[in-house]
Amino acid sequence: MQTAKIHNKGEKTRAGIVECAGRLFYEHGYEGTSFSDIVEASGLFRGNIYHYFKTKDEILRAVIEAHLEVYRGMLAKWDAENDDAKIRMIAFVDMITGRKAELVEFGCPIGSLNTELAKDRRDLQQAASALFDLFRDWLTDCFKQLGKGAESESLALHLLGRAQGVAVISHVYRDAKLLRHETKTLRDWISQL
Amino acid sequence: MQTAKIHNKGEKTRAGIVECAGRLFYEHGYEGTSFSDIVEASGLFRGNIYHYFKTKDEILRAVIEAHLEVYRGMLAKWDAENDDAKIRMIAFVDMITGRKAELVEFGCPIGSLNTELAKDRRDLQQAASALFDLFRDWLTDCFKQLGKGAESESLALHLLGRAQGVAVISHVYRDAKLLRHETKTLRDWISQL
DNA sequence: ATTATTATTGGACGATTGTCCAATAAATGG
DNA sequence: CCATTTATTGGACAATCGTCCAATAATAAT
Repeated sequence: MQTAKIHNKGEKTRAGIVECAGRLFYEHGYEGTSFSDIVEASGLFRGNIYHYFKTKDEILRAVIEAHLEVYRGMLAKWDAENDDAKIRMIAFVDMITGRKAELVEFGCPIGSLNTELAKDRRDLQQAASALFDLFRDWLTDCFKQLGKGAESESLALHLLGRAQGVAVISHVYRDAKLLRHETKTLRDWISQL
Repeated sequence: MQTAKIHNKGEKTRAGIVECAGRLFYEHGYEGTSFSDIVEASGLFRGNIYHYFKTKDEILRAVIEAHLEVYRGMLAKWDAENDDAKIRMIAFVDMITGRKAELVEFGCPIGSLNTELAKDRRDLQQAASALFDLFRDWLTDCFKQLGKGAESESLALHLLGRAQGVAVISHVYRDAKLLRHETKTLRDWISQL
């Protein structure tokens, strides 16, 4: 076989850059990550990276796209596994608990990115807010399925905000126990809807 | 009279730097504000600022101290005006609503600062977390006064987290209406404690 | 009035930032 | 096998970053 994907190697290099940059952006922030940092971490040369991305901003946009893809897959899996909206929303909360180590150390990847970009890079923040939109719309569907009608989006944003609050406080105090306690509160709130 | 405060003029210059830097840090973030930005905004010369602060970090520490002072005064005023803990906590939420324009545009001054510093400047974040501590301890006292005993600190952190969530979501979507709706939810929660 | 301390002026410093580009190597298409 | 596109190498670039410092002015102490 081996019709061979065109530019196969190039796409692998590109994906490697995105993965590498994504991790650095998450752990040190976007501005906190220099181009040289990406060069070092990826093991590539400056010029090689610039062959795939003309600017650092473009790398971030690719990172956001990649994250969108990951989260879309995650939501699709939850949708496939359960048709009870409550259980799906609990899965959302369980994701938070499951990633508590990273959340406590680096904060919410979506929230902290948006918060950083909202200050001085609104053009990029607009792209990053698509990550919030994804969850907002998915949660809105869940609430609609629970018969919440017109309130659904409002409730979705409430839950999203609660999740952000949990992430911020747990991160600031680097307290996994606090995160556990607050997610439990969140699960209770969902159960008694 | 005129025993004259020593170094009076110097202290005014110093206070001007702190105020100026504080506003810039809030609006553009700490790393997003360069030393030259502070120079321009304050109308002073580089060397003059360095006469008062040896590093940019020191300016931030002074800004944090100044904010602590402001918030301490605010809490003391609330304590003096009301001895009902619920009403005092409502005053806390009303502060959020009262500053909704800035919150929507620039986010929570305490939360966004801590979130930024937590990524790569943990030494500074430790100083900034004192701002959270101030409200946490004050809210804890409120809950204790409501007879919540050992749960009080946990509840204080819950409320603090809720407030952070409101700020993050409203900021990301730059939506004052959302902030209004969510603070109403917060007031309701306090009322029915 | 003279000294000592504090404040201001204004420029310079090396290090790091994101970006760019010509030269070379590798892979693909005819 | 040759031609052409794609990928990699490796360094250079101006601009900006935080920091530093000698010279001068102003104020306070004796």
